[in-house]
Amino acid sequence: MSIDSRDQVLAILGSVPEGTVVSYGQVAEMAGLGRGARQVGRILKTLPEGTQIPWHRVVNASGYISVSEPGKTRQIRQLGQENIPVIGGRVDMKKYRWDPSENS
DNA sequence: TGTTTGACGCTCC
DNA sequence: AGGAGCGCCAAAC
Repeated sequence: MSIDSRDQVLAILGSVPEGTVVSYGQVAEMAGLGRGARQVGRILKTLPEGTQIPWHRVVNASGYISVSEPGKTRQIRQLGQENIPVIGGRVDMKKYRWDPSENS
């Protein structure tokens, strides 16, 4: 990963509205990483624990939480704080997926 | 340098 | 609707 794409990803995460989620592939696409969805996950994995960055708004394309424990529990809790229900370990993408084309 | 390993995604069935 | 199979991309061995 280049430092540039890493910053790109982090910038994008910062622009994701509260109460919405995005998929790894979506972020990769927006960051100019093409099909580098896995790379996005790798970048997030290297983030420090108490980071300010809203990494919890990122789930896989199916809406499932891709993080393994114990991070998974934290992510679900934080999503809950934003009124995003996580049922059966997954988020309803139909309702909560962020669409950049719809301005708030 | 070749193989394994994922915080992934799409297509088939 | 949900799982299996396969493609992808870097990093870690």
